[in-house]
Amino acid sequence: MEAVDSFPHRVWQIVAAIPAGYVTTYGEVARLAGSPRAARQVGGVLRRLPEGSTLPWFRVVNRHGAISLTGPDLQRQRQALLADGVQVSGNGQIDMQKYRWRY
DNA sequence: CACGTGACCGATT
DNA sequence: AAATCGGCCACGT
Repeated sequence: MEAVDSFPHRVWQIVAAIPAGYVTTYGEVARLAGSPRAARQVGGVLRRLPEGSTLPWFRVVNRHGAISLTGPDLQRQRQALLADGVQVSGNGQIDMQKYRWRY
């Protein structure tokens, strides 16, 4: 069994705590998880989520406030955020001043 | 054990 | 302001 304090587990806990209507960054999740330089790994964990996961992975974007996914995946994340009440431009840009989650 | 990889980031052009 | 360059570190192979 996987230890409850493994990196993926911590990432899941943190992402689960992001309230609807807000977003945060990979780097911020990494810091809260205790590995400030492991932002890439946060992306890696979210990429490997099981198919029907309820985790709000779409509330995590890059430091520019842009969606890092490309093509159809970008649009999928954009739609999820719009449904969440977050304004997202066609190319996946979000106003962080307005929507950034303050822990 | 030694690479290669990547939903990233900060500093530096 | 935008692109480039190293560095980072958890995971596969």
